Amino acid sequence: MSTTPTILQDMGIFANFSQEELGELSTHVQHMKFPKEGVVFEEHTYPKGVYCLAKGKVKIFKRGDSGKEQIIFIAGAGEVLGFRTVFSEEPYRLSAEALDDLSIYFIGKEDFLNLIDENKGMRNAVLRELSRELNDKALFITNLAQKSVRERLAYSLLSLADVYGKEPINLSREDLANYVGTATETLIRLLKELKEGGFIGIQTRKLTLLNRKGLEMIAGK
Amino acid sequence: MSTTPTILQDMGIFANFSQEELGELSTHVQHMKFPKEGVVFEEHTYPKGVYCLAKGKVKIFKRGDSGKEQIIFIAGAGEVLGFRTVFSEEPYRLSAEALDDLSIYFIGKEDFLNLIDENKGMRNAVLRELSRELNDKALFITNLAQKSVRERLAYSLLSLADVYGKEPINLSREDLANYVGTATETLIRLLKELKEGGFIGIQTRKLTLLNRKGLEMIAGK
DNA sequence: CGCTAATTTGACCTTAGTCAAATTCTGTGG
DNA sequence: CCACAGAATTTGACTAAGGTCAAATTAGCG
Repeated sequence: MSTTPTILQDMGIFANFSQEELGELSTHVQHMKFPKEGVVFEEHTYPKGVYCLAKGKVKIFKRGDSGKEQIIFIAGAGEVLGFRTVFSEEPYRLSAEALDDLSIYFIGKEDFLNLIDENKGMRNAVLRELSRELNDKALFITNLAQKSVRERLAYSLLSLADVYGKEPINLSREDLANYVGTATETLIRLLKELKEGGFIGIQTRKLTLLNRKGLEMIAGK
Repeated sequence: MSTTPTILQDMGIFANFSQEELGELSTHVQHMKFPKEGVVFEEHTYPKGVYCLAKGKVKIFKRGDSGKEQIIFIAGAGEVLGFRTVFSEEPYRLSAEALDDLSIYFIGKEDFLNLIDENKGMRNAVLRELSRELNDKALFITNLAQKSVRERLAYSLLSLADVYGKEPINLSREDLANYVGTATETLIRLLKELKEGGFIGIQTRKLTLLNRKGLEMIAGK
């Protein structure tokens, strides 16, 4: 008996489904590994299926005109990647790259689409997830347009802390700047301020939140 | 015989469906009118159904901490509003307000969800639409983070021109600023520049594009 | 241990935001 | 049709946030 369905149950959109419901999938699921900096998928290529992230972190980003990456979100274990594009006949508009060594369970496009077709619960989970993300993006846009870099940084640190859980946030300064939407130098100066204010601890690449309430205050409502 | 299904066929997500397929809906569709500045739906309230916009323009926005509106998109005839939230049990996170007098065909939540459940094509149309919008938002975010206000203004004018079609863009300076993501005064100064460069014509509130290629150049790739 | 890449600091400057005042529009009532 | 009040738009002056460029320092890895 395969253990794959159990693993899928830890995934956001597959949660709440029984072994039986997921069972039929297990024969189709393919395990993959990606090294750090490996490319999970790339803008302009066509989706072949969905990627269930069991271990590691992935950055999802879009390159602007100048080539600078804008990070749209950071995915951790439990996230399912690539299903946002699998419904259209269009290429990816975003790229996904490993920040760590990854363990991924891959489900082919056809299998995934069949699952959606046949399973009402799954369908609703996907629809809910897509709407939720659309709302998140509206908030992201509003913050980007209206908050200062300092506020956005505090906000970003708080959401990254959710992804990283107990572990410290571990991103290059450049990636963090590309997530907040600022220049690397500006980001570094503001991190320093937050450290001096006792809001965060810095161990080179590793950032720890020391005062969440304070950061929430800075981030604004 | 009702003409309502025909009207629905002009709607983005209902396009490509036959009279027969849409026919069963017609008895459930309810016509509504909203005056200019009327509130179609408001953040924090619960969705009751979807709004098919037959005539008029609507701004969809989110209010930031300070109360300033960030306009997420401007909808024109053919757009279906509110279906992005109808799948969850959650309240709206965005508000929608009439920029014109509106003519709307309303479909109750239950009827709409049944339609999705029973009609595979409709389901796929909705999934495709949601993914497409998610990609749009990623681009919006990237532009906001990486482009100058001038570039974003050119870009915004080009996309608004799509919504307005043959008619001139007709928005208050404040709404336009809240769409571009800048201060009203900055927007006004840049509009003036574009006018002096021969890129646009200004008749008080009405803006006409005079040089699309030029605007595309300014907007960047 | 040394080399390369990443991070940090410093100096400078541009973009775009703020505040206040002036001007122009718009709709309403006479 | 005109006058007027209030709103929207425009202009000006100033400021500050944050970007850029170059140089110095540090970290990470073979």
